[in-house]
Amino acid sequence: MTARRLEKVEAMRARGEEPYPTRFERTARSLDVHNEFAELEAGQNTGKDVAVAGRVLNLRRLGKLIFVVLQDAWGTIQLFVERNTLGDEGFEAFEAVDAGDWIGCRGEVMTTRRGELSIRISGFELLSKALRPLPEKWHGLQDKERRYRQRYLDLIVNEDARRVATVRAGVLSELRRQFEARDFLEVETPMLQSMAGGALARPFVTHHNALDIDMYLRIATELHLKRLVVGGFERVFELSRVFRNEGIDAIHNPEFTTLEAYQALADYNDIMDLMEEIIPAVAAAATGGTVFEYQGRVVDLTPPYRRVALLDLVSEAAGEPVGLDWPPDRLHDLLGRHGVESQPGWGPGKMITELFEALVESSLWDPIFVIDFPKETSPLARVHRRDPNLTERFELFAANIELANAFTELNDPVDQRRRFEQQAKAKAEGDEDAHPIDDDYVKALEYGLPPTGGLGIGVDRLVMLLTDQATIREVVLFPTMRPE
RNA sequence: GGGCCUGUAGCUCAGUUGGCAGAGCAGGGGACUUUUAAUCCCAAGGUCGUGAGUUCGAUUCUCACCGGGCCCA
Repeated sequence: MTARRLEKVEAMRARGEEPYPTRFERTARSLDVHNEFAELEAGQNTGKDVAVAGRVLNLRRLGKLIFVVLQDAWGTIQLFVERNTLGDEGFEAFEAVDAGDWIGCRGEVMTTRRGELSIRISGFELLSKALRPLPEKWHGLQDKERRYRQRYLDLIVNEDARRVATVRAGVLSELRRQFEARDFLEVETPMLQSMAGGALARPFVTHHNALDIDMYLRIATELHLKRLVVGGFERVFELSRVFRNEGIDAIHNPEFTTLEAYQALADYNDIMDLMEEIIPAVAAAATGGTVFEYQGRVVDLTPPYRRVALLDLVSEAAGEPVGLDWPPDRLHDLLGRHGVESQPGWGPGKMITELFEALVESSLWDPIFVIDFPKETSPLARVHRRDPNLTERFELFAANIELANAFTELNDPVDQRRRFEQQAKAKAEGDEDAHPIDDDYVKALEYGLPPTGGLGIGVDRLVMLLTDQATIREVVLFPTMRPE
């Protein structure tokens, strides 16, 4: 099939025609035509000429008449290709057009007998010859592997793929609008770092030749953003990609998008209030409202959201009041009873966090702020103002999805250094996810980080929720794949 | 990392209890000036993911490998 189309290209060149010209003067997009002539009845001629352009999706040839579905970025419009209008020469040239080709056409806006808005073309030119055939017109492209590897094909033939990518763009745009409206400054911090901090995760390692040092792709934007708050930018955010060298599954891609924001003089309660404003606004921009379906179940993101302590949720699920002051053996037994295998080196905080993930997370459908996480697993969060074993941290869940993680930031440099040292100890004992000691970050805190509330949103997961997709691969245009 | 499923025509999918490989769409030829997945007629289209094993014979059974999907850790 490719060979046959290559022959058409060569035949055109032999006639002195260019199968890949440089530009086309379009006067109307498909959407414009539909908007302007929405009310037109069947069998009308408007006398109005337009020039449209796009990809030929489908041709229905009826002898001296051809109906063509032309797709541009804003929709589709039907071409009415008539021998009488186009002339014998033009019509015969049109018969070389294949599904998949890009063409530009001029003609009169009209409606067919059945009322389909169309362009009766009086002239056309090939804009780009497609050498490969399109996937099946009715079922589209189903094979998931090819949909991900060749997303361009998915986008051509699967409307839902276009919808998800478009909604994603709307989510990014609305997030920016929301933070900018509150005087947050969008900044860019290093992706390539000599130390990967700000989260508990394994980084990708690379090498800088000129400096002859190993470098890491960032696993979070947190530490640099807080350095900027030290620098006096009281409200900053970064909406960008981070990288974690971990497995790939329905909710994990090695590169993913986060929005981190930091607000001076605020604590985690203020950040919860902020989330209750921003999440509904973004949902409304994406779905038209705050109530919608996710995987067959209704989600209602209308604020306010419940705010419940993690220990209370775990206690409720365990059927008894669980505390961080329990002896390790007792916690270990509790985990065992609930089928969680605890590992040596896990302290009470880690065990209770694991229990939360095993028993509670999957039941969190309505939006909820889970608050007050153990200090042990939150090395960058400020200790709770009323309980030295907890931190002022929350995670926002909805529809079983963790959407955000936030805390009152730890701004005491002495405490921060102590926490880093505890992490270093864990790392020495084999915890590969433990946080490295970042001396420069502690130094920055020593110059004074004001009281600050910080926030991280998992943008891919938010898009999954708002586009009703079950896997992250559906909301990332080019998900990470093993090379073919 | 473990379990299950999967890879057949350009695409979407059947199928072979182990014996010449099937359809629809796309593509080719023909008819058709009002289609909407157009319709009708004709012809063509295959290294059945790769490699080994069992067998008279493997696309089918077994194993390994290469991809992919789902679930679990």
